[in-house]
Amino acid sequence: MISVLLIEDDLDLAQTVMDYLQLENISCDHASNGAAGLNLLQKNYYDVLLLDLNLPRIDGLTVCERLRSEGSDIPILMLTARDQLTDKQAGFTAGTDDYLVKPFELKELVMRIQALSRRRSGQTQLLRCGDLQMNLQKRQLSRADTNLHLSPIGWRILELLLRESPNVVSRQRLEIAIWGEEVPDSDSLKVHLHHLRKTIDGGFETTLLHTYPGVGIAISDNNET
Amino acid sequence: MISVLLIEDDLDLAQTVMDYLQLENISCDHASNGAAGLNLLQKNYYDVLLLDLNLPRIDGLTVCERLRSEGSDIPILMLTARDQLTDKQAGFTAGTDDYLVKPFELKELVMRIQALSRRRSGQTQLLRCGDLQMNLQKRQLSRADTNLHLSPIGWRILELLLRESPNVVSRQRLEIAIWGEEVPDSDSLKVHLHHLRKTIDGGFETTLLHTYPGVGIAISDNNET
DNA sequence: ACCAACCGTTAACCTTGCATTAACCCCTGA
DNA sequence: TCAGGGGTTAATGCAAGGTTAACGGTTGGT
Repeated sequence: MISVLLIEDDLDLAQTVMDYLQLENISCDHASNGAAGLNLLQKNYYDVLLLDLNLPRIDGLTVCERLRSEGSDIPILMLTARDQLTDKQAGFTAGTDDYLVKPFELKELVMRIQALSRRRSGQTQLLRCGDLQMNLQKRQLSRADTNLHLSPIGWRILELLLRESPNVVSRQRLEIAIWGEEVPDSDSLKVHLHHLRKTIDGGFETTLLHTYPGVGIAISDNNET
Repeated sequence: MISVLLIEDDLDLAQTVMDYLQLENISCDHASNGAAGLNLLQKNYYDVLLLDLNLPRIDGLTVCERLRSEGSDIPILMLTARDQLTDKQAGFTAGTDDYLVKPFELKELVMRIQALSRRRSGQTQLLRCGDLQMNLQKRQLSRADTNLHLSPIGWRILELLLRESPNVVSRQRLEIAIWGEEVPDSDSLKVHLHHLRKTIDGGFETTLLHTYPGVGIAISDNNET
């Protein structure tokens, strides 16, 4: 699941964007000015920053520059009004990764967000859910600053679940994804799920792995039941 | 079973991809240039199109644009070489849904194909009635910001009612939809309806689930007899 | 070549959630 | 007044899921 932060003072536009992103399974926080945005950026992790150019108080370019000077490498997607096109180059030099001219297609926004979140720090592809973080390149898994170890099959299960997060995945689909046609005689999937649950949820307060009886499994960081 | 069309002039790569997709139970046709590909697209149905960017004769972007101008909404997964990254934006504006940079992991290709084919077919992911909201992917049900829990059968009943909303559904139709031919001896449908009523209407002011004696059940948010 | 660590599969057992019953209730219309 | 459609509730039994331990194969190190 991708999570983004939108810094935008036009509340109508912000609401529209947030609604649409939610439909596309992208979680979106919102700040209506630069100061509040920087605050949220310090507190939480975001895959991409959507940044309006003309903001009250601290404007977009300043936010951008400050982030870069702090060493942040978060991908920034700048949103500009059409008559501010001259500012674009300034935006890029300040460290922006991409831009969109208002009014833009929401579908296009989603694609760029996906592209940027994938491109982050070159090749590093991260799958995340809450404070759980899976690095596909390094093959490292961590939750809240502690490294976790998974067996190969456990890894494949978790990877599929994370890619589908927060959607539910049926046990049958998991079995096919792992073994293909030749599913083991016994129900060894539940043993693997047990191991998985023990390593990623054992010893932590919130549980990420949820089972929906008669339906399947899902990994997500909110809610219950 | 998912079926895709691969348009790719590198025959080695094409063969590799096709072999792998076959293992994953994805049927894959192949065209080695844009013209042949467009031909196949007109004749057959495909869930997803895998499109190489640099093709002889008609290049990938042109294929893309032509399809969109013809009104096709087939999901397109663009395959690009690393040094063509600048073409990406052009690809997006032409209507691409996703892209992969060569060389790519076959496993990832499969994941994206599955994601795209699902996005297309599963359009009705949110069913609503008043402040009641059912998310089919997440298998989550909420009313006015509170999450609700349903048993599998309860879920199926509600899903059918929501799809038919605000129309009335006869009890017989519900029974057939749930059990098929083998309806339980006793009248267990009414127990399930009772549970359903308790969870979605219990504790709320307005009732959504209405029974029409002798006719059937309906779910709707406006009030009538 | 041997041993140790790891991992996947079994299988047995336990726990829990769920569907089905069945019994009893109320209301309405014949 | 009775019959039937529908509502309410609690008990039962089963199946899905959870837990654990043991076995066998493989790997990698000595």
